[in-house]
Amino acid sequence: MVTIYDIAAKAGVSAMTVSRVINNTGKISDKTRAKVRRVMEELNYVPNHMARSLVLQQSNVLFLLITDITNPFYTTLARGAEDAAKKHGYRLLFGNSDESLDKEKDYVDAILATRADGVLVAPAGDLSLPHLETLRLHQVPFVLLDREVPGMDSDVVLGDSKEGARKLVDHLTSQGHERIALINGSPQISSARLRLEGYREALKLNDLAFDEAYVLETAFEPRSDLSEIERWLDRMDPAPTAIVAGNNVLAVEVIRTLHARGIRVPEQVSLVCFDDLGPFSEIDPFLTVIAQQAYQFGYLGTQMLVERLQERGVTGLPWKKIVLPADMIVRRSVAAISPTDGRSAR
Amino acid sequence: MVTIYDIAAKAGVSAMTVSRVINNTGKISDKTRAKVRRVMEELNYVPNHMARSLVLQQSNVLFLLITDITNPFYTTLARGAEDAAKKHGYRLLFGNSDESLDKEKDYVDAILATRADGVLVAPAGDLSLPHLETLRLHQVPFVLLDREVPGMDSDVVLGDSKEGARKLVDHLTSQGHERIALINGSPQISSARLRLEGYREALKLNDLAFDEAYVLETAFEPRSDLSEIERWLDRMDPAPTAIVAGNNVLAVEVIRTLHARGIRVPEQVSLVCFDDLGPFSEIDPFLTVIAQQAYQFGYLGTQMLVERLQERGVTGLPWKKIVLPADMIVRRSVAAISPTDGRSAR
DNA sequence: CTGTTAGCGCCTTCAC
DNA sequence: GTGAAGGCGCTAACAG
Repeated sequence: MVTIYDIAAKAGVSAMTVSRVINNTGKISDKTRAKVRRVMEELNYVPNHMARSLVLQQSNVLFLLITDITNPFYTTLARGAEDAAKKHGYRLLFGNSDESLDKEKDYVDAILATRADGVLVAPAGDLSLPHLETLRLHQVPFVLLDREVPGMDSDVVLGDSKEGARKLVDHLTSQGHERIALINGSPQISSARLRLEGYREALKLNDLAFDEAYVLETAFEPRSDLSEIERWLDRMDPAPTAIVAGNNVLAVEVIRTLHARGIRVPEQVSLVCFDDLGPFSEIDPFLTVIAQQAYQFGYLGTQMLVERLQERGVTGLPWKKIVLPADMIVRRSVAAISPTDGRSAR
Repeated sequence: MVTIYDIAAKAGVSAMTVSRVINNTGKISDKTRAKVRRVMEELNYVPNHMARSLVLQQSNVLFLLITDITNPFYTTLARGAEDAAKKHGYRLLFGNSDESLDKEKDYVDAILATRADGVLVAPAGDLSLPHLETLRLHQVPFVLLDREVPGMDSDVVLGDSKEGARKLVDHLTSQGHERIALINGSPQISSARLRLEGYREALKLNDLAFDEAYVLETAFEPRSDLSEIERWLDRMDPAPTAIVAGNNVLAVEVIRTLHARGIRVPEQVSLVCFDDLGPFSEIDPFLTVIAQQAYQFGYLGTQMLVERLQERGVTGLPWKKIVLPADMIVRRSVAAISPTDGRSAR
């Protein structure tokens, strides 16, 4: 391995001079600089980030921990974070927790061990609290993405989940729907809770009764077994005329379940959800969605994180909270019905 | 920051003893081991990977460089690589080159600087050669994924592109199609070349003439401007009755272009492609595709890489090449027509 | 403008 | 079983 000493020797200077050339620090004569540069090329020198980080006590690395790498919401978010990190001179590393607390814990340990300067986390849920406390304990600045964790104050970028849910429900009622069901992520996840709240409030404002049987609280991540959804569909009586899904994964799973039963959307049941389905669904974009600004989640979150990093030392500054608006894209997955319409989703 | 010296002091032992406890090396009495462990917990010790890697001259990190993080083919591949890396005790870091040679170069430099032990690369194209030469020069083992690069021998995991193209064309001819067009990635990419070859061979075997005007060689990555595709569609006369797309991105773009013209698939044009569209297209899986085993690309590639790493020192072992089969999933994007059917794709 | 010294946190080697 | 010395590659602080 070629080190600065190798090139120092060959260039007839000290290692320190080489270091200065590499980092563009201090004053160096053009002549020595040119010579050092030439030798570096000759020897194919590549600086060793690890050695550098060890002395500098900072790595210039940010870590992005997402919960589902196959979900276009998160990959788009990742692109935003990547661009922002690059812009500020940081490198960005990714991790994928799969909504698993265990994997999340492993990643947090790895992040600490690799001495990342800061972290962007989409926490698996409220039970991520100890993991965040670990980061805080070790003074690693972090920004929460998409989800808050009760008991942990921090910078955070959220979508307006409550408002989004209200918009979706309002849209359905405006089309005459009165039996509106909700399939949601775990109540251990803040965004899921807010979506449920928004759903309940919107029902109330529309003078519709809330019925527990119409709500299924399950999980946001992909599953192979659809039987829980099956049972929920069976349970609702009378069947809903419309379904709100807490995210895109759930929406797709509901559609698959319905299709398996020969039930068509929107002809027999209307369906809306949070999060768009990504570029590969543009073949036939038909789902009405709250299209969260995934790219902005990543971009703005990274920007906040970098700002925190730069004010290092200055403590006690208030936490920032960015709430991105919930914009609805109306497409074709909602049918208009008359209130007395007795169609069934079974 | 807590170091092994801090815990050594507090435990009343030497740093070396702490190091031995951490790594489970050498002989340590149960008593001191227990004591050291206790102090580590008390002080929330986290080992410093960078310092460790610096002395050990290895990082236990593998790097996966893909070309499009928003493409489900690559995210699924990433999941496979992640699982395999974990299984073998390596950590996996990701990078996203966006099919850009410049970004790819930046990543290669970063990979060298961070001293990753090995790399999995989906190269941007034939012009990635110098980047691979850089890796080779610095003796960083790598495995190529999905694409070969002429002039660079290495381990590689490929799909059977030629066979895949033949299958797609054969399927179309079996449904009566005779005017079959091809939209493909850059000819600078090995998989694109093989797909073109397979297409040409299959035409010949089916006694169909090859017509250059029916082939568009463009780019695999997503674009915002569809005008090139528009012009190609205009150029073909008579219009094709079926189109083969070199990957999923191109297929979606073709569909969008066609839909904008009010042309429906498969009623007016049939369409097939390489690579499935991922979980979010399961809403209405209708494209007939060569569904490459994305997960296996990542999993097997990582396994090959780890094997190389373990035989470090032993040189001259032959390169391995895994070719994954091209399995076709027939769905509904191909209509049967009679050979004399004069339908138009314009 | 350039060089010397010391040390970042850890592990290998060699002592005891 | 355990410890002391030295060095991985690099840079901050000081010296000239």
